[in-house]
Amino acid sequence: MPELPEVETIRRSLVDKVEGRQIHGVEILLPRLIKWPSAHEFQALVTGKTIQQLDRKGKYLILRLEDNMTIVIHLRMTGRLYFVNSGEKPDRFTHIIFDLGTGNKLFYADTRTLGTLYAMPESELWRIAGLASMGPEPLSAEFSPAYFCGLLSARKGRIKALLLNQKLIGGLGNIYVDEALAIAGIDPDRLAYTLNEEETARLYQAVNQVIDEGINHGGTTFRDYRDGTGKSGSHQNYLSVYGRKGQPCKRCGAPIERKEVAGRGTHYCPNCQR
DNA sequence: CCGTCCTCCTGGCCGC
DNA sequence: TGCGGCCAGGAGGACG
Repeated sequence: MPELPEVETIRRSLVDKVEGRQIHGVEILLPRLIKWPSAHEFQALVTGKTIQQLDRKGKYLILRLEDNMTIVIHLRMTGRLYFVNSGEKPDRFTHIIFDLGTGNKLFYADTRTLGTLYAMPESELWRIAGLASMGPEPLSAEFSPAYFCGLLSARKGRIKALLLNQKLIGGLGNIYVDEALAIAGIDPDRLAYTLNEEETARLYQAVNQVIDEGINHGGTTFRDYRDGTGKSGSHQNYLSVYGRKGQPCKRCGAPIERKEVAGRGTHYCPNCQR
């Protein structure tokens, strides 16, 4: 599941390969993945344009083309964007193919087909609500201790739901939320406003730490995730709780448990997280 | 306004 | 060995 560290790793692995390249054509094998405008209009808007910059905001990839055109991609659960050399054949999960010329292509593949793609002028990016209303990202100046503290005191919901809410904090998903709560020693079921000053400071630090480490390890490869060159990440080797149900807590040895919090499968140490 | 639940989608895994 | 059923979860919409 690509979260901020995975999407950032994909961006870094592709930036030198796509910036300055022209989109010679687009093959759309599964039109319903194009959320705006129609698949036909998408092709017309981007064909012939040069990719000037590859950006990321939260879990969104943003390809900035000439003439202020943009392609926005959200990988959701199983989306993959990768660069291929001439001769590489698309498999049955490859749904969109960008032809970059001289045999190079950019494949968008997606087993569960939940990913979304958009093309529009930069001035119309407000149409993508999830992008326009996204909260500040961990590690950014905007994501300050004061901002985080203000979020927690104002909310009645569970801390896990708050951390997953992209309008409040951009880029966290289920894996990094469980990890941050484990590092901070906080039960995911806690109501946000009940965290005291010291717990809030620990959680703030932990959120930034897991995102920083996730990026440094090239993301977490559980099943589908690969970077833009097909390489796996390594952060799965450093996880405290996610996917470790029944295995001993690395801090206290108690078995990691799994429960449902805020409608999500949630991994935690019942001994260390209170 | 806010929080909770449902929906989309398919491969992989579990149990009989 | 085959197959039904359930699970994975990001985000948007319905609903209270």
